[in-house]
Amino acid sequence: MRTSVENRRAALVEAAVRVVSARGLSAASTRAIVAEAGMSLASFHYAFESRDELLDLLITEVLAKEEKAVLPDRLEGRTITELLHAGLTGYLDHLRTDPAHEQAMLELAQFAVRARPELAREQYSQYTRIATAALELAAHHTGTRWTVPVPTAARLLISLTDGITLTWLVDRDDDLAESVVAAAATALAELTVADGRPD
Amino acid sequence: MRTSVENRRAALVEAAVRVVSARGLSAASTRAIVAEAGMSLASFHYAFESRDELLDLLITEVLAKEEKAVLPDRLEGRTITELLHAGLTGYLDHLRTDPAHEQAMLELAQFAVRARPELAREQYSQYTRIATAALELAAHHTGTRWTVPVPTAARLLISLTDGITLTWLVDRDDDLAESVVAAAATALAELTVADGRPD
DNA sequence: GTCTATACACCGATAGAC
DNA sequence: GTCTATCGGTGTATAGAC
Repeated sequence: MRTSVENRRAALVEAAVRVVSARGLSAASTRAIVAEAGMSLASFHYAFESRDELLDLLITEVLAKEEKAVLPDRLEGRTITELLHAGLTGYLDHLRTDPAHEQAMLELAQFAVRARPELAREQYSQYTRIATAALELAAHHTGTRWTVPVPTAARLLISLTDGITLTWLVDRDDDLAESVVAAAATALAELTVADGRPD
Repeated sequence: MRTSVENRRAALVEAAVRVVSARGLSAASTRAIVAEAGMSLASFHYAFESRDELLDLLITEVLAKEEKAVLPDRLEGRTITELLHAGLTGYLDHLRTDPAHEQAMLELAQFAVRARPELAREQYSQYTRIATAALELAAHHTGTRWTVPVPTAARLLISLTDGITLTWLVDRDDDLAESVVAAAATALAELTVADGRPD
């Protein structure tokens, strides 16, 4: 059973995400957040001990929903290059659909590095675990194997998506981003070989 | 001839970089900056119209000094893979030598995306031009050519360095970062072929 | 030109009425 | 529980003495 306080906390977290997405973390004051949520200022401090407590929840709960390793659902009948390309294209589409949200995630991640380094570390190690599993699955389904440790390839993939996100947010150049995604898929695929063969 | 005002502006910019590096952009208030520079608050507004004007200068002047495409000086007797690996390793060494500075640059870039998008765009297009020239030079010196448009490869390289920076700042895992750099160099090199040959 | 003192807005947080 | 009113602190910016 959800208590009223928990509903309020959830509403405030959602409002905070909207404010950060629209105007940035520096504009996400408690006043701006309660205005977005349609509450009074005192209600904020009834639901949360402090603004820091809400930011903690933003980092752990909202960043955790981020899917850094996007691989397509249907894996059949594709090469590893096609699979990586489809996955990265899916992420790019997601970014283009809701750029403000991805910008907010990047901003929260950067804030976390400074303010809550242990939360940031835990979050990225979670990303790496998910990406590792996805890349292993992708290799398995395409009869290939990775010639570098899979966590390394996963970390490379995550670095790539972070970097592609930032650069696209800077210039919003769709054509260039698609070209980069295609090149990245090709380059990453070269880190695999047909299973059973030597490197 | 440097006027006293220009000296003051330069001193304030340098102080601002130190504050952002040490405590983040959100802590870089005018008061914190003048304290770091050893001036009074009024001197700030004698040199700058407003805090925004200093931030503009931070973005254009300080971000412009960033070298995103680091390639080693001596190019002889290396393969393209070795060249890329040496370049990326050089960047990683630079990051590890002064992580606070790179974190400040990333923070400023992200701020610029929101507050001064046209400055951010100009800055990244400059990065791309430099990286493009470097990658063309690298291919030329190793008797190879790029199988993707060079600006695409350059953008991929910039995305990679941005992503590698963020992920290393998160967990400071040197071994993993070196492993990623090696894998990235290998993967990128696969986007080249010996000159004169078909793809 | 450079300082101290201060104006005024907004911040996070809380007291106390209802 | 939820509100209005307000506290103490800090932010940017400026006035005015020197």
